[in-house]
Amino acid sequence: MDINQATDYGFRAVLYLAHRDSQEWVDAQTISDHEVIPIRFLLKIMPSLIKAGIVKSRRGVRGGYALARQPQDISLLDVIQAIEGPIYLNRCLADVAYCSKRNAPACEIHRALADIQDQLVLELSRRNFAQMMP
Amino acid sequence: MDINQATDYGFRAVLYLAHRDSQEWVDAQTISDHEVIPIRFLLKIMPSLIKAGIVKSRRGVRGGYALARQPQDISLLDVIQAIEGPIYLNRCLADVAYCSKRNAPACEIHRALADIQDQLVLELSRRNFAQMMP
DNA sequence: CCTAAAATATACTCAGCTGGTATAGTTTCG
DNA sequence: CGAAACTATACCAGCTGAGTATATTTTAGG
Repeated sequence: MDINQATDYGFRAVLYLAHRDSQEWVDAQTISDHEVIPIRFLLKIMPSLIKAGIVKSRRGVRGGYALARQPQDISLLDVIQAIEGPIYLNRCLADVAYCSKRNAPACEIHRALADIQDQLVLELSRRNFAQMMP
Repeated sequence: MDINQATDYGFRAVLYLAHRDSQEWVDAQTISDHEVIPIRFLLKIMPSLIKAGIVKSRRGVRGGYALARQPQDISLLDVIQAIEGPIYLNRCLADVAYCSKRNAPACEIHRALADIQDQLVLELSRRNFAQMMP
């Protein structure tokens, strides 16, 4: 019932880039050093953020990463979904076939969890990275 | 980022017991049949619900399980915590030592997640099993 | 008091996921 | 051309999740 380590690193990488000038390219080693993230692991995570349009990159000498959008346009939810995919409180909320009772639409538990999940997703989408730069 | 299968089964077992007379003992096989839960797995889960004071049991002939409290006094949170233990959105919210940056208290991400976690926990504690018996 | 019905305790298994590492390749600046 | 940087892919060890197996204890009732 928690976000995984990759997502946590993702949060920190994005927040670090948010503090840097969006015009400059920051290389993986610098992010790794400042945020204490294993560099090879970071290098594996970054492409997910790029595919989601959160970060952009440039290869080669003087390459690196930078935010692709303004910090206020990147939510916690964006980063989670970029790295872990969609959020589900219960797997029956992802696919009804997961319910061994084959009863999901009529299930009161299902409905209550769906409700709470909606609120959770809404809250995560409300928090953006500009708010986290004091 | 989801509750596990054991907890899902736990929800269903509790809801099933809520529909039965609280005076009668319902045996594991009956719950297993009605809720489509592997019986040996169910038998392993039940003690967690008992330790949490949600369910009571009697062994031997004509034994079984029954709710230990009224359905309106059992929340979704109660069942989740009974089976999975406490809820954390991020492991740094369980123990600061998980933060590789050793920065949790000052971390803005940490704060935002703690906030959202509190709301999630509150919502889960608001939903009780009486509300799920239409 | 014996037997069958029931829960309990404990240990085991097996697959898939998590977190991380390794290797080889491609792009870019100077 | 060569070094600096990202990309793609594959690999691996340990852990967790989901479920099974075995032996034990408790209880009602004949």
